[in-house]
Amino acid sequence: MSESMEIDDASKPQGEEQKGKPIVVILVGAPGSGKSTFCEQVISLSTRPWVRVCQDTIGNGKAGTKAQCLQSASSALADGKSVFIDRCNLDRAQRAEFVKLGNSQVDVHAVVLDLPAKLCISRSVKRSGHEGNLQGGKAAAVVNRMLQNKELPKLSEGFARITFCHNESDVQGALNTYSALGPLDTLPQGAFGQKNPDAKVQVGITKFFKKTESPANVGPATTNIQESASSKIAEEKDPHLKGPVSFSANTGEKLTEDEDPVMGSVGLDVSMNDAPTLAFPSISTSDFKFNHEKASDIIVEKAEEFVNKIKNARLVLVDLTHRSKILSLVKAKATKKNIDSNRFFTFVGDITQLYSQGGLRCNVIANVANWRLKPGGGGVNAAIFSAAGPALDVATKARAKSLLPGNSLVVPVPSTSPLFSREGVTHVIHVLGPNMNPERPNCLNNDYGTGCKILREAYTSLFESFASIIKSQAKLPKGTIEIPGFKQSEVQDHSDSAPRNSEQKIKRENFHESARSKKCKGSQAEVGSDISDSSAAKVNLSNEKFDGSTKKAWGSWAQALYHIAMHPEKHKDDVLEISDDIVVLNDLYPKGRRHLLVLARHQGLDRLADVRNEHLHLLKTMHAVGLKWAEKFLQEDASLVFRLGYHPDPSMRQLHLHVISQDFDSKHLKHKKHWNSFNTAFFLDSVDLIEEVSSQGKAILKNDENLLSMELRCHRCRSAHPTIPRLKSHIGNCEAPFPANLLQNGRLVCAPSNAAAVDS
DNA sequence: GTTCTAGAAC
DNA sequence: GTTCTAGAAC
Repeated sequence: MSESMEIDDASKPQGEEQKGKPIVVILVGAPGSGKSTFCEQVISLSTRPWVRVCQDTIGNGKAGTKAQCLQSASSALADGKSVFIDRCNLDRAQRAEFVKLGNSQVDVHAVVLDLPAKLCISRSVKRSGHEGNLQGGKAAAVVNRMLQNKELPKLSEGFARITFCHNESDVQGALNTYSALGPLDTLPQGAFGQKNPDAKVQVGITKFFKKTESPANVGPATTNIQESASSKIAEEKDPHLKGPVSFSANTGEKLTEDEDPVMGSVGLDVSMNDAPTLAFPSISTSDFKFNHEKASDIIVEKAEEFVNKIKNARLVLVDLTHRSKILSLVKAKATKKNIDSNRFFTFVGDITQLYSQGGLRCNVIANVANWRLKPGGGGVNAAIFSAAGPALDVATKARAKSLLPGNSLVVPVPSTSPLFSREGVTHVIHVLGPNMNPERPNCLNNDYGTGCKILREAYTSLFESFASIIKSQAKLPKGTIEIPGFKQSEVQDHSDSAPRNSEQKIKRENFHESARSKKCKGSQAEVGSDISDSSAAKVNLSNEKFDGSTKKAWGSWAQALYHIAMHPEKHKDDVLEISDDIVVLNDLYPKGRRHLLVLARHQGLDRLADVRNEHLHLLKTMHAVGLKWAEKFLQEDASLVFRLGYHPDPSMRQLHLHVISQDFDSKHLKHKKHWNSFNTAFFLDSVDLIEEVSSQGKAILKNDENLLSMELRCHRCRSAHPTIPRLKSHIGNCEAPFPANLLQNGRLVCAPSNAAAVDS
């Protein structure tokens, strides 16, 4: 009796008698559909007093009678308490007497847990402790028979409200709704979430006929169904295995195959439950002690962004306990913002066992990693590495050695890992958030300005990594996932691992080999890059320094200059000059007769945005070296004119100064972007940069992408030309003086004998 | 950064 | 036929 009378007195508002209408909520669902869990979770979170009436336990812990249930329910209602009727209630007759509990003062609701039969079966088998095939088969038969005879509730039976749940996210939505129901609140009346029953059966049967040669099994004859269901279960060593193993966002075909054919009327689930799903723990709020209010704001903000951008995918915030503060904060805020609860919801469970324990399919899980990407420690990190087995550590280490706050790293889960085989998780995304815990490395000392910024970046990076996985899976042959809101560049920038992932997914077993052959190809193609040294690790996370600004990750091809700067001695053939501060080399694809690069050798100086006052001396050195080389070339050819400057948003990592002759006489100058990157405000003269850094401590970056697609104009006479070939033929002949602004402050460098010709 | 490809525009 | 653009791949 005690179990059936759970009331969460602690959550009752103090000093306030509930005056709202009590409600009776009749749960409808097969054994294993999650009725009891639903009640327990609502009761634990709700501020409304609830009583759970459970026929299974009402007789002093043993199964009781319907009459006992009715008695118990009416006395609870008399106390002003709301009631859950926790029994199967699968047909109209079973429900009728409980519906009669309703009156003008008491509304009766139904919550229908119409989940896939297979899930209910596997849960019942698990719960009964009879894991053997025989018992499993019996459980399957029972559940199947019940479901076959089920009669979904209708409003006409006397319900004020019916909520249909067809998958875990529907359930979560209903949980949110009822948990948030205060003592005085009421819910809108009507039926919610109902599928069109006719259409569903039709589709289910159609699919089934396509799949099997013996349509006899579909028939409504109970004996057939039982047999086929039990033999089906008995065939499998572990009935839980089948779903997740074949689960994949892009294998629609497998998903249907996955459906138990006898469940045609129950189970064809084309809903969000099969959508790509990222389960993620709250970042930084646990060990890193980030403020929960602020963190929950950021989670909801970022989740909303994602939900608006990416359709057909779900985000699930997971925590171990329903007492989780961050979970309830996020839940409340997400509800307030009206975020689609099918696509973003919270879930109580172990993130490493979401499918096997919680029935929630998540193809991607996030790990709140440490910066060394080490398996140990505690909490989620330890749990995930432990559940995944050593293979995940190996796969992770192959990709990166460390992680910076605000960044994420996608690691495909090796097929040998139980996380893959048991839970259906294809990728783990490691993510590192800001640390507010003084006992941990890199504590931000309560600097929530920086902290919030980094936490935002962490979620942005996490969700975009997830998007890139979806995208890469969508590219697979059977993929049909749309990512309408995402520009290619956005997805690519944040994880160029996407193509890798898809490749690995296809040839998972060949991973190591394919990675090796890729490296070989890379070192041939990439002149001057020590790609042998560039493990995939650096691909995603090459920003060695983190300064709080949003940075894109560099692709492997963009690392060549960085490697040369770090190890110029390995590139003797390509390098013209080496000092402690700089390396000089010819641009591999010169856009003029002479085109050099002066590389800064400082680690962490990836681009102009990284430049600060402390680099002023280095900038001046780079300029002086550039000038020296320009003068050397001028001695060889006095007709040349040089310009020295930077690209604010370069494609190649590592700060580099262009020293380029203004003839632009080069076969490598092919595109508008090439021209405009040297002949619009996109090009920042070295002298101007030095001036800006001296006066303001950093470069003034104008982030105008349009500069690169501007019309083509001659850099001398400013005449416009429709195409690159036409422009090139013009500049080969144009002898107009350079514009006045270039003639000032030493922006142009030319031979003394040529000065008159340039400035005539 | 480049190459390659396909398709569209001229 | 040439040029441009966009996307994918490296």
